[in-house]
Amino acid sequence: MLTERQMLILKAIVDDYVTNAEPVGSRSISKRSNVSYSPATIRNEMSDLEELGFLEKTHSSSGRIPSQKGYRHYVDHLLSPSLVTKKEAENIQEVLEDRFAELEEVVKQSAKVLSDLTSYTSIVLGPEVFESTLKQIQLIPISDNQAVAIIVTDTGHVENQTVYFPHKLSSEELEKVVKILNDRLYGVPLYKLQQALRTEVANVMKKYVDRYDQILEVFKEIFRHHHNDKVYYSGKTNILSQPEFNDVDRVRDILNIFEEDELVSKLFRSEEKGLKIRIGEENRFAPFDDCTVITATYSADGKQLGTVGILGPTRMEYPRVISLMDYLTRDLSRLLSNRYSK
Amino acid sequence: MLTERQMLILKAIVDDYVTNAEPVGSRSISKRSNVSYSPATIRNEMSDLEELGFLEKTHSSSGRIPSQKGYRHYVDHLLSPSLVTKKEAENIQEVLEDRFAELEEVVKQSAKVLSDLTSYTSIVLGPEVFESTLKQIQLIPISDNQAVAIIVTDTGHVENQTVYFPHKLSSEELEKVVKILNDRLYGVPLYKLQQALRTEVANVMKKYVDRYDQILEVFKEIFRHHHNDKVYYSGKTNILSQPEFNDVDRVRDILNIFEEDELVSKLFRSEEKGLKIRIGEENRFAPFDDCTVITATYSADGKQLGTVGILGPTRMEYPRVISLMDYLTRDLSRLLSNRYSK
DNA sequence: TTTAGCACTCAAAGAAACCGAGTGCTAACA
DNA sequence: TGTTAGCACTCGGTTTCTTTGAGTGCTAAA
Repeated sequence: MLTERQMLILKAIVDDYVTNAEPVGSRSISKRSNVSYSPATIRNEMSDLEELGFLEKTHSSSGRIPSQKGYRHYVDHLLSPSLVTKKEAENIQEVLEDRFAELEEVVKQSAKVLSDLTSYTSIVLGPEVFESTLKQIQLIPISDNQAVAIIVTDTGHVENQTVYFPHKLSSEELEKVVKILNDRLYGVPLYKLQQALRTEVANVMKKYVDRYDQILEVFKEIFRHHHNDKVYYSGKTNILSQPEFNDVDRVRDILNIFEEDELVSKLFRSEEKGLKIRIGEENRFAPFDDCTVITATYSADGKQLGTVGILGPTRMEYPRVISLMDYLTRDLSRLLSNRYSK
Repeated sequence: MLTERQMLILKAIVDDYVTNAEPVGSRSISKRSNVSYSPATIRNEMSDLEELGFLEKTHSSSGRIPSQKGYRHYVDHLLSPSLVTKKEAENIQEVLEDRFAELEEVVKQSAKVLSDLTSYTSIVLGPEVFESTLKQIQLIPISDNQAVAIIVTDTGHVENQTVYFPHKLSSEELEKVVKILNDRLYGVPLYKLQQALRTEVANVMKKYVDRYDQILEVFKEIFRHHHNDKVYYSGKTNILSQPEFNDVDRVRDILNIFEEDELVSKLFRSEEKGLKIRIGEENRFAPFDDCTVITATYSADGKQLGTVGILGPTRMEYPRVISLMDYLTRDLSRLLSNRYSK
């Protein structure tokens, strides 16, 4: 629906605004090597583009800036895919190839490398605990009625929690309990543990363990707390360097969000596979009205594990960020797949 | 060395400046009910106090603000201890009395309640792993040459790490190794583990385990990573609400510090027992030149565990913060002592 | 259809004027 | 001798006005 020339101009304006952060005038577009029209012509087109909703003015005689719709069109139809530079690729490889780093560390470092390369804020949602299954459960007594429960998943993820038993348990009893749990719950997805406790464990335990109901209650409690996935941030303050965010009041709202992991997890967790871009109000979250969120998922053996996210101003270097995230998640997935299948 | 009247005036100026964040003039001091001198007299005293280095001017005809030395004198000699209000006490109790929360959670919540009550940034350094001893070590195989190592301390703290063995290990071998480790290393302080590996374990393992040297090497690696104590923050962005920090550039340096846990740990970890106040340049850390750091230690059964810290502007509500921190650390210590001795 | 020309707009930066909170000093007072 | 009233002075902050220049929209010519 836009003419060739309009698209050319829209693209030029977005590109210019992204790098200079200042309203773009007709003259500066006209001077570009790939544009051969006079400022007056450009002005006419700009006027049309504004009428169509792709551009905005900051005041009546100012240059134009892209509107949300303008960015959207740019992202969907205009952006020239950029290649990851050799240096960037090396940076990423360095992090991923550290054979000794554990999964968690790799994920953490991925966040760091992303925020360093883009100078936006990166958020990485750790491997989704939700889908992984129980490998082993351990109970380590700390005192008479206190123990540390340790849950290990098939992905090597460990969770631990201190528990209190309502009555003293001998170590034999404890062993018996743990044995039953491991026998019956091995391979059960974490989110089904509570249920399996009732269907698989209750009857067996009834036979062999005193006051089994109280103990079951304790484990039910333990299995409740496992949906809080880990969130890793990097470059939280990068947004402060963006000229459109050098007002403390506007920034505070955004920075505060990072203090609530559950909220962030909700905002950035991507259900669908692949890369997703939400511009401005598309986030449906007022503090992000001037921000763009790009998320991409990573997986292992086709099983979706987590999400990598970038938060920056709507005036974002889209091509670069997109190619970086694509590269990173692709490689991260490959790495994780290799590790697991071994 | 200061006269009664000078102290009265210095105290009044600090109190005023702390609440209003604006240079204090002679008239406003003179109007205070506990001051019965005319502005002119106050001016003379202020002039003297400035000469002595306790006050400063922002420009030649401005009111006075306390200098770093002024705050120091105030803190050391002038501040009227404030009582923790009923409401504040309740807030703290609520957090501490949650019997079901594990140690880590209590510490985390303590940070939150402190930052909420003070509206400064609170930093709590978790129980020092350093001093605690090994309770149990577990190895849970994930794949042929991969396992999760889990270390539980006497304080119920759990650390875990993924490890890679250079060769395949049968589960019998693994069990043997773990048994030896637990037999020989029980009760050894974490920081001595590496050493004990050589003195206590090496010889025994030599006898019973194939290629024991390679395996020892793996554990040596595991025991290396245990000095990174946990850091809990709350109210990271509170500093943004302070009028003296509404310049983005100044704030960025400070917020960036919070992204490096080791640095923060170094800055806030208090070696000495009790409450400690560092004002402005006393922090010996340029980004904190306009900040005050107050730290207090908490302990269990006399054994020092960690540090609670507050970061705010030098213009801080000293009496309130001090009494709150005193109250919190005292209660936290009592709670932890009770839990452990059970 | 494109472009040159020109009047017009408006934010941003600077300059001038003013305001007022606050000081320092002097002289009078208790 | 210590305290205070009075007054000239200082200087940051605010307001108002001016200037500047990048940019537009419109018109008319190429």
